Amino acid sequence: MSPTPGRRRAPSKGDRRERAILDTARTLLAHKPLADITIDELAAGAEISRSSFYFYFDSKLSVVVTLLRALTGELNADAGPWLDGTEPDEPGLRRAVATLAAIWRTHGRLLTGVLAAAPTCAPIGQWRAGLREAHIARLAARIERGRAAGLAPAGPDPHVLAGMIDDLQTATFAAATDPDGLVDDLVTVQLRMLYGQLPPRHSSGSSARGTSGDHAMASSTRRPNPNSSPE
Amino acid sequence: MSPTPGRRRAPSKGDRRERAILDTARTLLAHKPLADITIDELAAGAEISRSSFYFYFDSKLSVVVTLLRALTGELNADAGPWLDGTEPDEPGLRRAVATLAAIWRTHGRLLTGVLAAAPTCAPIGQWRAGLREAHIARLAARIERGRAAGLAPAGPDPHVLAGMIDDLQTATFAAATDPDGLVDDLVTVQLRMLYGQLPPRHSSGSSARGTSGDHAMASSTRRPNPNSSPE
DNA sequence: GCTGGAATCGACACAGTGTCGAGTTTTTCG
DNA sequence: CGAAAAACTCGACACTGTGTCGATTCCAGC
Repeated sequence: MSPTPGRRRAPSKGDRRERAILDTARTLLAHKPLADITIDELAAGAEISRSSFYFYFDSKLSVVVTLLRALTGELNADAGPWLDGTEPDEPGLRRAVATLAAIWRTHGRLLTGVLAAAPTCAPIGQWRAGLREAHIARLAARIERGRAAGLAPAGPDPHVLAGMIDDLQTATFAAATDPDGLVDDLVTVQLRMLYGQLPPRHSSGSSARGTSGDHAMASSTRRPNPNSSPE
Repeated sequence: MSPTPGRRRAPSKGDRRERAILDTARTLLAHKPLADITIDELAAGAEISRSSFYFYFDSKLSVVVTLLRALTGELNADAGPWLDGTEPDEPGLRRAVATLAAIWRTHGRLLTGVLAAAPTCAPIGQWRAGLREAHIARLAARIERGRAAGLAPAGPDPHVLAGMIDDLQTATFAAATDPDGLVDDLVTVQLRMLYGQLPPRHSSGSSARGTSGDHAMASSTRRPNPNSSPE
């Protein structure tokens, strides 16, 4: 094999195997959640035995984290001019959201699969939290600038509002079948959250407080396993 | 034991055991996610052997589903007048959100624990989906009424918008440490999403398209397990 | 052709789940 | 009361998935 000048080195057998594992993981994640994927499958996909898998990765998680590292750049890149601007520049926002939507279109299954695992497993949760915090910080700063410039109405604490927007975007795309179709709506809603003025109040406000407290737990006669069919 | 007249029957040993399992589950869920709870623990909490557990419930899931059934009523009850009204009645919305916040304050750990498991396990996912759909249906109807009456500006499809609001609420409370503190913000944001008018546009729109495409996947020299420390 | 690291694998130990059948306890009612 | 029925309990087992270890094979460079 001529070591093509310019390339450091021909990819070794191990390199190919590692990629094969990663590719298999990507493929499988498109079909089922992380929790349902076994190391056997990952290994089989790369045509090695289960124990050989451990030569390449510590665990399923390490595989996913590696996959995620590759996505982080893309995910951050979308932010661009919108987050660093100040004006309520709709086209800029639309561009940002559209880019995000494109990522979700391509990597949607991976992202939802991984996000599903986030609450349960620390490293993934941290990855998500990192992205979220980064987004919130920039967006909150943007909100502050906008308000200071009199471009946006007062409202919730910028960090809280930014968090809501981030959550909204993630939840919306995660639930979507067609991310691109949601871009316009997401833009509209986001602009309203940031800049929406409420029409004058009709007043007539009373701040009552009502805490409903009724429980009702039926206790039927028990047969072995009265509680039925989960999964 | 005098069978207190008025009561059907003294709770049998089995009844007490079943409750003990449920209580244990509630307690444990406050401390760790569903996935980290074993049947051993549940059984131990009720002072029975692991295999006896299966006399009462099919699986961990059945336990949680039972827990959830008890919550469903409360969760639906909050909706009340706000969802069935038409006017942008802020106090009504505040009352609804405050009630929801109260539920999250009391059952927060249970809810986040359970919600964390939702993507992975069908029955929980269905429970969540059911609540969500019910909320969306009523809220979407409300939005349509409001728009028809000229009270709310046009915007995203009512079902989409309603879904966003539901997601927003869930995500916000799930991430919150102090649900009650978020009521005002949630009310403000929700009203803006529904009724917010955008100030007149400055125009100057160009709809360029930018798809950034750079990857960078470092492939270092491999040692056994180059991928480190997950969990 | 030999040597050392890269890569591979089978066997093992462990943790959790769910089932089965054989026991014990409690309730029912003749 | 006392025997049959039901409610309940448990140990032993089979199974799935994870991660570790040590022995073995492969292969590049000297």
